[in-house]
Amino acid sequence: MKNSIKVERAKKNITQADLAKLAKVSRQTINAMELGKYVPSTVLALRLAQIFEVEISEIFTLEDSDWV
Amino acid sequence: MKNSIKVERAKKNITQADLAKLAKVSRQTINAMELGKYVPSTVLALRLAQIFEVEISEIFTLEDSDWV
DNA sequence: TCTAAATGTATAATAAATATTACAATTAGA
DNA sequence: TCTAATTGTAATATTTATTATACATTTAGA
Repeated sequence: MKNSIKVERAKKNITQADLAKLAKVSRQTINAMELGKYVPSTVLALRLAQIFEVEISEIFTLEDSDWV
Repeated sequence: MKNSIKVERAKKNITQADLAKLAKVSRQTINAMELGKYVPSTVLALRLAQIFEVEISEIFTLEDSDWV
């Protein structure tokens, strides 16, 4: 799964730490997500979509490998 | 977090077992999700949205308690 | 009503998400 | 260039998602 958190963050011009606070998770969680190190829960994905005011599908997109 | 998986499933007229197979998870995962027993990963949410051909936000919605 | 299918439930095991702390590397601005 | 802010990384611990197996309950159809 890909995500465009870094881009959305750039649009809003906020740091990982800022976003972590807004989303109520640790900064490492944001960092690891941006680096594709793990897949967030749907609750966190919904929170991010709400923060960035976009649809989840604009931030997170499935790849073929996600169906294996 | 609420979800309308049961409703979407009813629209498509498929069983939990059918959906489990389509989404490539166990039936228990589908059942537990429908009963609100846990929150799926974003990959699973995206798969379900793709299966039901709707936006994730049509299936999963945040509640106030998800921000605590 | 009988039966099969569908759904709910329980337990235990494993994998994965998330927090915490801490430090290294990079970047931007004075 | 120095310094502070930002980002990347690592290890460990804890919580939570997911599987597997198995059985009980409910529902729908013959």
